Amino acid sequence: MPVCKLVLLKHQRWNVPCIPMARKGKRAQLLAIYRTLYDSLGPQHWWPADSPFEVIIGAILTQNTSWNNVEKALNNLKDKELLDPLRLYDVREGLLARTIKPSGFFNIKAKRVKHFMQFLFECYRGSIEKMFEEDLQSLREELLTVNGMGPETVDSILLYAGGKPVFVVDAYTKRIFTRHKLIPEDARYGEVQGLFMNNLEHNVPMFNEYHALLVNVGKYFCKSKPRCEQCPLNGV
DNA sequence: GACCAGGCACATC
DNA sequence: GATGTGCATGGT
Repeated sequence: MPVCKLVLLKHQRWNVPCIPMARKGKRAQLLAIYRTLYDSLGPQHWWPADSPFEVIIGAILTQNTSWNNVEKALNNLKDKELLDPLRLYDVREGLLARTIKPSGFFNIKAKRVKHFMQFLFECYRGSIEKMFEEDLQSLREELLTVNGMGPETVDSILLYAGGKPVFVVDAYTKRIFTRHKLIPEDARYGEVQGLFMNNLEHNVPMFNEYHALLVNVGKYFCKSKPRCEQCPLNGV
């Protein structure tokens, strides 16, 4: 297929028209979207994990990867009894990489997990509880210095593992809110995050549900025109 | 068989 | 600072 056609198909896919929302304040729009999504899709029960530590490892493994593949990798870690701070701190990188293979990018992700474990043991003696006792902004900055931990991964860890009031922004969030004209197309992470954190109360359960609902919508309704037309956000 | 997924770091300009 | 590229498996 010629390159130009590929570009055109991608272009079409990303420009599936959504019905623009009526003009009202940003806070009111954000709340209206949240209410609509929650009413139509229900609670999402995020993050699917047995412990905060599992959330953290899952957050690293899910970078640019479908959750289905991450689950396989997490199960492999459980089978080998490696889903534990001390065991992951001690395990050799090669064995770790082979264990998390189904999650893709396994060599780079093994390095990233090891980087986090090194940080956890050097700064907090391997204790997730101690880590989350740290002041929120300081911890966020510290985590962002760890190689392999970008803003989305760090914020996912803070919200879903630590229960901290931080809004998680991902590609779906940008896509949906660009289409609804609430952010410019070239908005960067901090700008998108500010839309939520400057206009909504810092409510952890709501931030939890809101992000999860956006991922759900992005996954199932922004794929193609027929699905987009059934999106619960149309007409909000 | 192409495309995509719950990103990030690094090189280059 | 913006843009391009490598990282890689498994489902659709």
